[in-house]
Amino acid sequence: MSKPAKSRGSYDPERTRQLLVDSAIKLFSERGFSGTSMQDIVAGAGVTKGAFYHHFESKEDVLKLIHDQFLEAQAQEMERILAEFSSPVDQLRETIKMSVRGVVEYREHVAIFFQERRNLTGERAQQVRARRDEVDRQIADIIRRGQDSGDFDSRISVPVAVYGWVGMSAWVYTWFRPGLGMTAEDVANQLAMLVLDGLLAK
Amino acid sequence: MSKPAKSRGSYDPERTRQLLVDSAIKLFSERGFSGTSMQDIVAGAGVTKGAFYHHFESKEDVLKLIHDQFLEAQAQEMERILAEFSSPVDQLRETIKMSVRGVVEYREHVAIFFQERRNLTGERAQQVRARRDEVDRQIADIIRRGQDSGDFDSRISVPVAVYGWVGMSAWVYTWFRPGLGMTAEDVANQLAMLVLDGLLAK
Amino acid sequence: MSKPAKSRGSYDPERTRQLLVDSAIKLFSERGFSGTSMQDIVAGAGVTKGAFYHHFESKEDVLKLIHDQFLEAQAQEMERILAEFSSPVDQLRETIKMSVRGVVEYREHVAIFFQERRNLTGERAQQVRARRDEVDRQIADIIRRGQDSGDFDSRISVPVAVYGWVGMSAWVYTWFRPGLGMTAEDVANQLAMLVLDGLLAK
Amino acid sequence: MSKPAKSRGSYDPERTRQLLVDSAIKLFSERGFSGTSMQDIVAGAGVTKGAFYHHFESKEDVLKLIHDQFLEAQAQEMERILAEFSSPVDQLRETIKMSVRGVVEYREHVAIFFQERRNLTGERAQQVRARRDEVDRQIADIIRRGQDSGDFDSRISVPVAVYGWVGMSAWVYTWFRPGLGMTAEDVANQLAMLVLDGLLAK
DNA sequence: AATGAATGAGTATTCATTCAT
DNA sequence: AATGAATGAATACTCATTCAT
Repeated sequence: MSKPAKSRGSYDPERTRQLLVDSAIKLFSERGFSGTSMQDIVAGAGVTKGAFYHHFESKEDVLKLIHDQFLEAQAQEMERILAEFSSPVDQLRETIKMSVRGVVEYREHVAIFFQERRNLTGERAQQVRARRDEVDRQIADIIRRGQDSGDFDSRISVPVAVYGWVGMSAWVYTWFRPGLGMTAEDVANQLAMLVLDGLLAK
Repeated sequence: MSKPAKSRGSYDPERTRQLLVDSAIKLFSERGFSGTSMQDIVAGAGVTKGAFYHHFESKEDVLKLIHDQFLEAQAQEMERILAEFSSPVDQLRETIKMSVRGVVEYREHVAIFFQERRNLTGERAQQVRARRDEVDRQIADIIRRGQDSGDFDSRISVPVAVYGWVGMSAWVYTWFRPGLGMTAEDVANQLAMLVLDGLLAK
Repeated sequence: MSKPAKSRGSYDPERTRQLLVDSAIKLFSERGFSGTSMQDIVAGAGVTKGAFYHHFESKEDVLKLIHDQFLEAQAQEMERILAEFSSPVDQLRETIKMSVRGVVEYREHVAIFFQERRNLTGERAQQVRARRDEVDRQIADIIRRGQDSGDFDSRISVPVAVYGWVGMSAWVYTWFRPGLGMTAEDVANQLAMLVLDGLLAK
Repeated sequence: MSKPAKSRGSYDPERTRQLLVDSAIKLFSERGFSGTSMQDIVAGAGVTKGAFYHHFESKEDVLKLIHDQFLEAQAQEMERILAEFSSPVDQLRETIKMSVRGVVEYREHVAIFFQERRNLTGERAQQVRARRDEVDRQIADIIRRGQDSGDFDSRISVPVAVYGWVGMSAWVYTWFRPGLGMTAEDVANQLAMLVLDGLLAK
């Protein structure tokens, strides 16, 4: 609506930009950041190097953009969960669903996020780290409130619970693929059960 | 007797070899495999490129060797646990301790194992994958036996339990450092509690 | 019109390309393919390695190109001779002239062709071999027709005559330089006499 | 006879030396001098680099030795021919036989001689060039005497005749293999006929 | 006589990026 | 907005040779 179907020649900068980002996402997730050359990226988008550098500052610049896309989506989800649910138990259960759903919808972003973060340097690295820490902090808050309310077992220290939960969630991208007999819903429910009720039979 | 404890200087191949492996371990864990150049490795060891290629086939060759060292240590631990403990509950608890202890003793190996595996290609990749799958299979066996004996909750499917546990364990290397107020023992116990008893207060 | 005779300076890709090929021809003929480094080639052309790899796939790629230039010229000459002359005697005489003239005009190409062919591998080698065999086949045809017509002595088998002639012609590049008292014309005539009339006095 | 079967341990220096030369001959003729690494040579001989440098000064040193072996054999043959035959016609015919036979018996030496000469430098190159020129000079003498005696056609200049003959002879190594339907004797006779009687029917 | 470790200079090729057009 | 030519530094790896043993 805001972008009317403007008349144009063969140029469509927005499309070129998107083609480049898509190509980078695909390749970074498959071969890693270092394993992907600029040549690969522009060939995948069907344009030339000059076009890339017209739209982006550097290779790292696109990597940062991909991180931002993922972090933005994650932050919005988190926002929504905290607004929509009030009990710590429900909130934690929802974040697990969010993670598994994230893996399904953003598989490539997630893989890049967990494996290529190290290739961000300087200010870009700091920004990403800050946003990621923010998520950890939000999880920690949920757990803390749960312990305060008596819902969660206080013998488990907050950091261990957070990192245990995060590790479990992050790991999903390494093994879960939709369409192999388990739905994302199933996986999320079982993981929630595991971390909330424990593996021991009652 | 035949091998006198000769120490010094420029003619001690075993030492050269070790210096090179140590340098590679340090650098791979800090900057990643792709981010480390051969020049970096040999400079770190204080020898020349020629010396490196006298002892190893390629950069990837050392990466494989590092993986093997870690996998070997892990396999032995696993062996020991299965021999020493008989109940699934104890066995699972021990594997968690093993993981945390592994992170303490082999931090760099672990980081390399979880982040640089993708740089192994061909037969080397296959071998490592096979040994890693073997560990997953052993965990799965423990859980299955625990469910059969009624110790473990059967509502959680074996793969989800395995991957949940593995993710939690693997993730430890991203955050745990000894000497920051928690001992490895503490961390292991709390993680065991989390996954066995669950986070919910009883 | 669309391609103005722009001449100068640093933005003339066709010129860069030619400078590189010329440099390679000079160096390959002087020091051989293996004895010439990429550094030598680009230094001789006054450009950088990057520029080379922008225009060519590999060192071997240029070697192939040089072979093709020579083979193309040779094929055209052969075509012309077969069209212009009809008697086998005249045709053979003309091919000798062609060879000597070829040595004068393409001395470096010829030297490269006869000494560096082995450095072509795979498909490139096959293509060159095929084109060279084609020339041998054309010579063989001339001789066969000469024997059939009774012009040539049938006691000499076709392959021996062909290889004898080819060897004699190829060898010229190892010793003949214009401007040392003999013209290319002289040399060609005497070689023709040698192979047609024989060395024995009549 | 002069070398009695001396008692020895596992060392047999003369044998080691020969294994190295044989390995070099095989490899130089197959892959060229530059294309053969020291590693290839010593592996082919089943010894180590140290052993090589115990027996030879350098890679080029062995190349020179191979040239000397071939040139020595050629010089002896030439000596024999000049002593045994007196007429220029017979002598020239014999040298053709010698060349073809040389290709059969010394194929690898011949290939190395014609293709790897350029890799000899300095004094070594000079020595080889001198001995090769000597052979050319002997051929030139034969032809000159033949022209003086009226046996050979004087319209063909001596250098052209020499180089024509040499080219024809040298080329044999590129195509002739025994056991493909023609004997060395056949080939020599036909080449002699070609260069002496000429290709034209009488 | 021979080994095997080590050197240091050299190899072809690829890289992310810049810039004239 | 986009092309394609060019840079210059870096890449993993190989070389012939030397030398302590």
